Parts: sequence; C-alpha cells; structure tokens
Amino acid sequence: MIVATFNANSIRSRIGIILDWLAEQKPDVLCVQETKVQDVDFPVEAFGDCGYEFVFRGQKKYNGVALFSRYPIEDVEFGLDSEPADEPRMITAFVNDVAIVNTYVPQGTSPDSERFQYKLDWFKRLHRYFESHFSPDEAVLWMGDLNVAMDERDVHNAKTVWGSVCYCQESIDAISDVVEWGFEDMFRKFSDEGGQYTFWDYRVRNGVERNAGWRLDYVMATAAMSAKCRRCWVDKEPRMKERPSDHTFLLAEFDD
Amino acid sequence: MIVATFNANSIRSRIGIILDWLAEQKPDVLCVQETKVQDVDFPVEAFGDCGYEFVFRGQKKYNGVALFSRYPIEDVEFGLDSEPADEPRMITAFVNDVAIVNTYVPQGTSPDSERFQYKLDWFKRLHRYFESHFSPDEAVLWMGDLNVAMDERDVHNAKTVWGSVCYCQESIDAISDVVEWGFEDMFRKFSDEGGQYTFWDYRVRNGVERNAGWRLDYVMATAAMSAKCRRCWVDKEPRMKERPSDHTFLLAEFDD
DNA sequence: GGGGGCTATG
DNA sequence: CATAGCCCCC
Repeated sequence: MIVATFNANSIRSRIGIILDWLAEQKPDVLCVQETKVQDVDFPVEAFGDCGYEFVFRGQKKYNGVALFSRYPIEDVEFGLDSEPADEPRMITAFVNDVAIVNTYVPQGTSPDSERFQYKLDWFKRLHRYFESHFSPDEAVLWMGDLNVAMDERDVHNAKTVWGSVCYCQESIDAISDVVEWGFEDMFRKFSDEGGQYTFWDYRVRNGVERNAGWRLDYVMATAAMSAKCRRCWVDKEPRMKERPSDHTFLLAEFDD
Repeated sequence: MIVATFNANSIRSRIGIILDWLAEQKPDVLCVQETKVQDVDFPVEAFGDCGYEFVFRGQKKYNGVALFSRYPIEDVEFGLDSEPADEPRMITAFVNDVAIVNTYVPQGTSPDSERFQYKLDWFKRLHRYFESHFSPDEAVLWMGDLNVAMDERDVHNAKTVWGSVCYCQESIDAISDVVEWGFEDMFRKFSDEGGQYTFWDYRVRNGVERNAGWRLDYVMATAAMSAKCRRCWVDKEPRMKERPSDHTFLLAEFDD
C-alpha cells in the first residue's frame, strides 16, 4: 500500500496537478489539505473519472481536507470531537482496515496570537482524540500538514527561523506529545538527511531554487504499521513548475 | 494605408494577440480601446520591438486608449476639450497627414442610468469637437468602439435587443448626428450584409459559435478619405480562441 | 463570463 | 507570491 499527502493550497487550482499525479503515481491513498472550498463547490465532477473514491469537508477560503482512495473508504468521521467546534481540518477513515487520520494542523499565525494557542490546544485535543479512539497497537496512520518542523534538519535556516510558529519549542513539544502517544515519523525512519522539504513559502524569493523550505508534512505510523513501512520519500514533482504550488507530495510505502 | 481598430478589453491580457496580429497583418495604424491600464503600468517594453510607434492614455480599471503606427504620430491630443473632464476615451493624432480620431464611446450601462445620458452627451460633445477642430473636407478617420449598432443588420437578434443602450433610437440618433457632420461608414460602403460583427458578449452562451454578436466598431471616413477607401473588413482572428477576447479586429484599406 | 482592482491570509 | 472572494463594469 502506498499512501501520500499533499497540501493543495486550493484544490480547485490543483485539479490538473492532482489528476496527473494520481494517474502517474497511483498511490492507494492521498490525503489533501487546504482544499479551500466549501462542500457545495467541491470539484466532484473533475475527480469523477479518476478511479478514486473521495470524501471531503471544507469551508470557503480557509482549511478544508479531502481523502482519496482506490479502495473503499469506510467509517468516515470529520473533525475533532472535543470543544470548541472544530474547523474543517481533519478526516478519519479506514481503508483496508488501516485507520487514516488526515489532519491540517493550525499554522498559528504568530507566537503571540490567539491562533498560536489554538494550535497548541489543537495538538492536545488531537492527543485526546487518539487516546479515546485508538490504541497504539492498532494500525493507524496520522498524515498531513502538521505545521511543525521537528528539528534543525527540517528547516532551511534553523538559527534564523527558530522561534517562528512552525519551528519553536512550544510547537515541537506539542507535536512530540502526540507522537509519543504511539507514532513514528516514517520519513525519519529511513533518513537522517536535512533539506528534504515539503513546503516553500511563496514570500521567500526563489525559495524553491534555493531550497529554502520546510518539512511540515508527515506520515506518522503506529508500531504495527511502521514495521511494514518500506520507504518514505518526497516527490518534488516537476509539473509543479507550470502552476507552482507551495507544497509538494510526500509518499510512504507499506507491505500488505 | 491600412488602418485597424480593436477593443482589447485589457491590453495587458492581449499583448500576445496584438503583437502576433501586428506582425501578420502589418496595418499602418491600429487604434486600441479599453486598455484598462494607467499610464505608468502601460506595457511599454512589451511593445518596444514591434516596429510601431505608440501613444496611450489610460486609468486604472476602466477605459483607456492607445494608438499604434508604423509612421510618425504627430500632433497628439487626448480626450474631449469640453466640460465635464473627460475620461481617457479618445486620442486624436495625425499619421501621414491623415487625422486619426480613436474613440471609446461610453457604453451607457442601462437606458435609465446617468451613464446613458453621459453617452448621449458624449456624442454631442464629439460632434462639437469635430466642428471646432476639423472641416468635413479634410482627411479625417473616426475609428474605434462606438458602442452603437446602427441598424438591424448590426445585431444578432434585432427585435429582442432593441431598446438596449447600444441599439435604441436615442443612441442611433446620437451617433447619426455625428456621422452627418461629414462621415461615411466604411464597412457599409462595401457591404449590405448583416451578421458581420465585431463584438460578442461574454455572457451570451456560445455567442461566438452562434454568431450572436454586435457590430459596434467602425471606421468612419470623411469624403476625401472615403473616395480612397478600397475595402473594409472584419478579421475574426482564429488565435482569439486561445485567450478569447470579446471584440475582434476591423480593418480598412485606403489608397495613398 | 471574463476583465481589473482591492483586501485578507499565509 | 499566490490563493479566495468581493466589487465594478461591460
């Protein structure tokens, strides 16, 4: 089984990229974040013939998640079940008896903002979600844009960006707390490399060329799944150049 | 001498079309309307190597006119000289001793609006402009988007659109009053045909395919110029399909 | 329906 | 820098 994750930054602007990429890579599961479209406007017809089932939950302009699968998508749940009411940032479903938890973690805006506290709380709520819905010995994949670079290998210029909402002690502690519930980072399972990024800020000049990026997207696996994982890699898709996105695809392959 | 007119509906969006078209058709003069760009943002560099001189006057979002010529552009004047202050809708200049008056006549929005009265007044002011600046026995070409269909041959469905701002008695009277100062419609000099349109409303479904258009663009000539006119024709440029515009090119050829 | 412009967001 | 969404206009 091959699973993948991609922050689309508007799924309507990436229909071509996603369709081409699914046709080429043929992953079994694709988690999409930042669809930026309310459900009534989701491009259902565009994805009608691609050979994938899909579920989605979104709003106008911000957030929004989707899950594509070549196999039946079962027991779908949307969002966190704790207070306050969640934004459309999460889909939980089972594919071939593997739990897929696709999350778009809040970015946090700035360290002194309410949104940053919301981010830290969101990780806590997610931790409680895993505690109440799953056991670490089950087959669970937590995937998506987790909006944290966990160490200096995951950011371009660690010293200068230290303290920003996606690379600071509080965010690292918050995500680590969830990881410690029972996850392992599949990319790090196979590589100690730095510079393997999945996000490049549009506002950074020539960021892609200079590889001034961030590793913010993850495939996290419980022990049972980690044991089956054969590889996990970034696909810096060349077609992104046509209509460049700010994120790229991350994939992981598991034995059946 | 070949002259041409084209409502660009944003000259920045039609740079490719205009450059290609100039290179192919090689008119001596091209009048452009609806450039939709203020002078500081006019794409001067894009047109730098095309072999044409050009002058322009525009504003941010609406209106704007430009004049391209293979021969020197002399005695340039912008706009009407009567009150109230004119929008950037007109360039007068001489090319090879022929006066070229490039106008983008106000569309008029709706028959009950102030903009419609502004349109009717604009024709009156233009009439006075011709009276005070020229004599009907001079070589004058009044060209551009005149925003009036003068009879039933000039609109797709005359009975249903009668009464709209571009095809109603008041607009026809207003433009006729200017024509009667001393102009002749070069297209009608050579053809009684209907259905030879220069504009197709984007909002009309499959308007181009169904030829549900309007003839709103004209080359009007004084007697001295009319005597030299050999032909006047619409160029429904095939390349428009790439990034379709809502107007097309109208050309006229004159003996030297 | 397709231009531009403006604003907010990341 | 590149999204969305809203506005105005034709």
